[in-house]
Amino acid sequence: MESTSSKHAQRSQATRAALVTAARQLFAERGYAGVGTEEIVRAAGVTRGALYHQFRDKADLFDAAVQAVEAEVTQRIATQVLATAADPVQALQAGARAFLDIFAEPELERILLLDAPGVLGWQRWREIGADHGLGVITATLEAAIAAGALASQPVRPLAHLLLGALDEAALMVAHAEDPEATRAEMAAALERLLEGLLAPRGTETSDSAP
Amino acid sequence: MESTSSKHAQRSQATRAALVTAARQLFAERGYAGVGTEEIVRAAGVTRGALYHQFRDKADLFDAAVQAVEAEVTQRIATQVLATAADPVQALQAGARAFLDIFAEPELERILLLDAPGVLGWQRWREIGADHGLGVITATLEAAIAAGALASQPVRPLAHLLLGALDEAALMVAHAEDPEATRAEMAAALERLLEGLLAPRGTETSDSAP
DNA sequence: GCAGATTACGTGCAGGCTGTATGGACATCA
DNA sequence: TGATGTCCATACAGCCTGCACGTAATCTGC
Repeated sequence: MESTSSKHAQRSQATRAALVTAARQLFAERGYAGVGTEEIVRAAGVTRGALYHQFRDKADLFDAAVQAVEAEVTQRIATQVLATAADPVQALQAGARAFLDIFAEPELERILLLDAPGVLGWQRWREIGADHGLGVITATLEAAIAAGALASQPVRPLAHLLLGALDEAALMVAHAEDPEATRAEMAAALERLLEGLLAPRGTETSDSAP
Repeated sequence: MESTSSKHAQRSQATRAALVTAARQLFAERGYAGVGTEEIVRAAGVTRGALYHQFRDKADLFDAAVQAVEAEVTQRIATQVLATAADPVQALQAGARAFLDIFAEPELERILLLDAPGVLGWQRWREIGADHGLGVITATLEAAIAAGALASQPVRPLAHLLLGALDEAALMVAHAEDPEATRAEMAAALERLLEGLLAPRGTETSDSAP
């Protein structure tokens, strides 16, 4: 019985979806503090009563919007990378480039990189990311280690470092006067960083027991 | 003396300082949105009238607080690094460790890394950082290139990537269940990242212990 | 050293925004 | 069919920010 959708549940889900869609749009355009709940519900075609019935508070709605955007971004990156992923190393390089491409839209940057940490807190922010962007990076790094392209090492710390670098790179591109040139610059710098990391230093660590 | 400091200017500076000090403390403790102007002026021993005379709005006061904290952090890192800086490479490594040490205080993390980007916007945030943390990294990287320890390349992109990685590392340490262990983990990962970057390709890297 | 101008600050007010309490409409179930 | 719970609309209270206006202290020109 996939989705028992009683009429109540159906209606609930519809208004939830309408609210999240409207919130996504508006928060992305003008930031969390820049848009009030009244405007959101008007755009969604419901009232504030519905909002506070479906969500604990404004931040809870923002949380749902962030999840939706994260999921879509990860989806887009994954497909874009899978198209050119021969081996884990190329996947990392392609992933970095796709990341910069996608965050060219300044709306994503606003909601995911600028407001989310402050509104949701870092813990919750990365908790959401763990199911999406951070998870993809971690998996790819593990694949690279398994393939012998990367020295065996703890992947979680490295994944976070790379994600931090990627976030900053995306923000630079998004705010650059010449986004095209900056994107190329950042991609080159990222490539150098990854190359230094991936270069097997004389020894091929084939495998190690976990 | 050089500063004629009329009584007006003197008094202005005093209230400004009192406001910035109080704001720093409170914003660091409970975040930008979590503390109102009334509480700040009470802690500073002035009234809201004084605040809005000295600063354009609440965000402007926050800006001043961020500047103060940034300056102090950079100062602390600089002295801590200069104590052990033999060459640019060691300066980078020492700087990274000092960064993690100092951001162990969760209050710095709150005001500088979580709230600042959202409240001030990324442009203004990095504009402040350019005079402090980002500037130090850039200078050190240029020194490393001049010393031949790093391949000649654009430093600004690389400096941003490293700062992004450092910020994320600091946030991880600040929120870890076991900060000591996490700090060691992140320091190790950062060291690997820097080593791969600094190793000039072509010269055999003298062995590094597995 | 005094009158007017400027600076620094105190206070009351209006507008907006969030969260909650209350009531009604509709679906589900006995 | 009546009872009950879900979903939602609306009115209200509280808080907070920014501004207008008033006041006292300081500076300037004579």
